[in-house]
Amino acid sequence: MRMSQLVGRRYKERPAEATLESHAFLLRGGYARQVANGIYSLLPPGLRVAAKIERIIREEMDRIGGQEILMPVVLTRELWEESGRYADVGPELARFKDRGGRDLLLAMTHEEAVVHLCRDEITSYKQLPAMVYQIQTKFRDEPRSRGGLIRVREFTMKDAYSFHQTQADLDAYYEECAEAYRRIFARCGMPETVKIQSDTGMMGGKVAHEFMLLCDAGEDTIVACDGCGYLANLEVAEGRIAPLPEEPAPLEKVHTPGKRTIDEVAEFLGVPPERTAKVVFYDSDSEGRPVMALVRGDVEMNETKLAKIIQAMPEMADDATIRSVGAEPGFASPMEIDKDKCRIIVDHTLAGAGNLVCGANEPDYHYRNFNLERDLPGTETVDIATVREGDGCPNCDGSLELKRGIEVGNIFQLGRKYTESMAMTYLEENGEEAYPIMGCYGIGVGRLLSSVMEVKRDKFGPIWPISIAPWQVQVNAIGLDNEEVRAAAEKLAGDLSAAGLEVLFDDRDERPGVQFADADLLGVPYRLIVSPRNLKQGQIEWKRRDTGETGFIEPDEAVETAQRWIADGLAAIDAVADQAG
RNA sequence: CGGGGCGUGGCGCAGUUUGGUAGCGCGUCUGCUUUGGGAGCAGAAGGUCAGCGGUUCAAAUCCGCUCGCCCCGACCA
Repeated sequence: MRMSQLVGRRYKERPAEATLESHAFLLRGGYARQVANGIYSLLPPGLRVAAKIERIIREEMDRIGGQEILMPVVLTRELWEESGRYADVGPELARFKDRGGRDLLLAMTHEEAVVHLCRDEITSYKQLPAMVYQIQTKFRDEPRSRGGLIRVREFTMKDAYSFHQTQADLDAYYEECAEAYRRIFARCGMPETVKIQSDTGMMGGKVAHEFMLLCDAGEDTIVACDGCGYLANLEVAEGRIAPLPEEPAPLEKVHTPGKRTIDEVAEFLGVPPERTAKVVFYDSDSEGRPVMALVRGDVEMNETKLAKIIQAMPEMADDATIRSVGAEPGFASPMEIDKDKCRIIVDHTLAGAGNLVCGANEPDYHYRNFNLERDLPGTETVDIATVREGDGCPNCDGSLELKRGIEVGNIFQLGRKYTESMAMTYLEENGEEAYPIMGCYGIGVGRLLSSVMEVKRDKFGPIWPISIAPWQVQVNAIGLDNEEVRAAAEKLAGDLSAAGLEVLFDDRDERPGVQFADADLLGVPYRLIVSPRNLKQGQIEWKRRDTGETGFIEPDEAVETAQRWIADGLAAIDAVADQAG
């Protein structure tokens, strides 16, 4: 590629809307342009990187038996009604009508489409297991997109779907897929990506993991054990929160005028927040009952965990709802509550804590010395607590740390949620009809591209791993009005291209500073420089983007040398990918 | 959806308080001089000042409405 013809300008200054470094480089380097909030066009350098990431993904999906297919972006209401998601999913699903008034939608994920396709094609146990995948556009009308390509509304995603006869077979394949993911991220130059336990969200199913790139720009909070390697998303992480046992003292009603919040009450009564019980009302569980949830005062409610228990989205209840079950807002107590009208869910932190302060269901009054076992006997406790930095690891005696991460991929065990609801059956060996068990596996291509940019960079621009660099080698010609330089640079670029290398040739008669700054923004790993100075020595100068090392070679060694660099670079990345697993 | 900020040539910004018919830097084009980390000089092109409506002799500037973008929160397979 000749730089003089490359479409997409580079900016010297940082665009105002960029917050993340990767976002700034995306715009400054001419990789992508925003069309609307969360909707981007890719320019040649951006598309070239994306295409290389996609190629790696294809190779690794094919390696575990995947077959590439392509499903439509536009699907029908009827199809999504089969699974029940047309009603379940909110406004993030873009819906529209065709000219005939038929309800259509833009797919945000393709479980319905893949089951629609495969239920007619896979009808025998002899065809199982099977995995199909696609690399296709998705649209999710996110309430708020941000961060360049990290969180967008329209994006390219690799999504894969597997079908199995047995849970054991899915379990085994799930691990194979996790291993393929580890290889994909390593081959994209990010072997530091980690697999963590995660929530299953709207996908349904029980087992799910996310692949996280740990970095400060990440939107997710990850809980990590310093002792045993336990890793989980904060949404699902479990922790050991130290109990606070105490010999039960008699229940005592105390006057607490106007003291509603945990902090106010704790301060007023002179007790630490961990000696209080926090009550939060939600509206409502899957049967429509209001929910009263309790955690210890120093612990945050985990609404993801709660959602699983009540089988519904927890939404804060209003005061009228709270009063309707006989509780007093700000002074609510689990005692004296009609359990038929209100579901009471108690976190395990309350079980181990004695003599807590809790509401008295009466304005301006609290109780001292609430003890769960004594005052609410027979109450079952569950885990609805949010893990905190320093809490104990659930698996060892280490302690937990909180870190930030970008989710670059995820894997789910879906079970039979979609095959049952959409009536996908096959015949078993014994002639009986059965529903296949599904897994699904996603990777966001643009997000992965941005993530690499976020982590592999210096202050001048991205430092692309050779495996996904937009070009493999760059030729810079300095002083192009010098005929000798022009001829030598043209020959060098031509020879490299003829040898099959991906060459970016800066054939503009620009000053060195301009050329080098642009080269840094494009992040090509290896640079060859032709100039009058070097030519006088009969040499070509080289520079590595990553280490900054420089040196000289003879012109007739250039092609061979560049080939060796690239081969060595790729081999080093592959060696990391081949490790472990 | 709540709170906040901002919309002025491709990019970064000033001008808005106090209304007078649009400016700076970068970039682009032409010429000359330059050539190892974003050159110098001379000339040039490019803007319905987000849009609509209002006030006024006169609106980027004042008033109203709408739209868009960014940030925080809610939300997020």
